[in-house]
Amino acid sequence: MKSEFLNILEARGFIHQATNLGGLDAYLAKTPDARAYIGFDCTAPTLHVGSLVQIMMLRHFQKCGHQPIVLMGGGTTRVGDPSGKTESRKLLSPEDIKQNIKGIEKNFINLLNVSKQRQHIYLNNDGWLKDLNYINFLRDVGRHFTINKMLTMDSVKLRLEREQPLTFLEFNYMILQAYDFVKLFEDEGCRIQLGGSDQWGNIVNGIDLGRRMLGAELFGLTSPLITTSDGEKMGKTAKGAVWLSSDQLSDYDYWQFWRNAQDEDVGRFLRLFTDIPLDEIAKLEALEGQELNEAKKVLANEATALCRGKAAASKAAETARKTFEEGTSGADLPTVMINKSTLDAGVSILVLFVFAKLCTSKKEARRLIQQGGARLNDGIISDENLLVNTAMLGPNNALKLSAGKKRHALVKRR
RNA sequence: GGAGGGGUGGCCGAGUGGCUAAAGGCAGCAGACUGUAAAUCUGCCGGGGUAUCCCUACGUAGGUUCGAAUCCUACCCCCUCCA
Repeated sequence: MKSEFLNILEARGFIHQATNLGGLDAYLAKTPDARAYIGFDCTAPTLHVGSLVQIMMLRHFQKCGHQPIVLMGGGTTRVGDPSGKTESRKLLSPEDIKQNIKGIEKNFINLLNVSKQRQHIYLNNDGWLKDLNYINFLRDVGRHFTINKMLTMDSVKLRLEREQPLTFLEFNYMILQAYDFVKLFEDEGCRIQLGGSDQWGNIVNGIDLGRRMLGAELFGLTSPLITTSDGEKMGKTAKGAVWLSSDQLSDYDYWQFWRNAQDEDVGRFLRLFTDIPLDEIAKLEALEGQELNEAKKVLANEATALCRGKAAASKAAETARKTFEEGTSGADLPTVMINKSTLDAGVSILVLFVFAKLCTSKKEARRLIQQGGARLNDGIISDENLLVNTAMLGPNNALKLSAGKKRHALVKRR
């Protein structure tokens, strides 16, 4: 292949399916300012690592000199993507969607260069969807879709097979998404849509529509669904999704997510989620046994730096080093503040564990202590009736609470 | 419209009057072993409490009973078959 972008994607394992890969290659090779977009659902105030694969594609695209477009599905989110869902989703209010878009835009600050031409990077399909004239739309766009074909789409078929209701509202989703592609081609000259493998059908619809309406040649390319080596969908941990935003998940926890990758995933993740050159990755993933931990640290550092910034990454790394290797406590550990007077009076250790969010109930804290997994300033707690007071403050005037080997928190006085 | 089956803890799924905070599995948490991995083994796994004590819980609302997830009545929802 001639295109730098496609070569990178290929080598790093981003390509799942593509329409007319040869044509795309030729187009990219001769079009330095080519544009590509990915649509994002606005159902949550931040994206999670499940979307990171796609975002990394945009990142590579931009680094190759092309121009990425982040399409906020402000309009389509009002309809709701039926893909894969057994049930319809609750409808979000326009205000919620607006808030979500604000949050999601922030996800890209470190991952893409958003400083220049910001207005061209972020687009929102609500802009053109909200004022569509129904009759005109049906005549211009609707006539290119046959119900026969729409019924064969996975997103529709699955619902019908399970005899789950599919509303007419949702049924229209694919048409709107197809229209987005055509609209972006017309307005922005964007011929390429990227996305996750679950978006294949929607992407192909857009390409077909472009050809039928305008005789345009559009391209689509999807990334594989990333699962962890034990078959889990990527990005779900015990505590919930791994959010890209530091408002939802601390830098330290984000770093820990990558640090705790399974052995089998390290090489693949390094290729997908960092910019490290491939020959270096080859060396890292060749490490064996305990040494592989070094590769995991590199993964955590790089992945965190990309999403949260270099400073956040090194701070998290330093805290992890202190906590796990030195056995002290790092400043970046999750921290909760307690009133000075409250602490002076003495607080039940059980309450403190709940307060620090290491346990969800006092009962759970009690259990933790009974099983020997609870520590205060690195000393095992054996008395579940322990009253903690100011005299027990450890280094840095903080109480270090630990639940097991991996979960730590600091309690400080306010 | 007719006939039948079902709604149980985060999920799956037993349980048909007291021994049921409810078998078993999955997920989760802790311990052991390790490498902040995986696998394995052990313990825990609704909440409050020092307590063999209390509260909440088996679709919803009532009722029968000393006692109900289990029986009765009504209602809501889901599924299968027939027309």
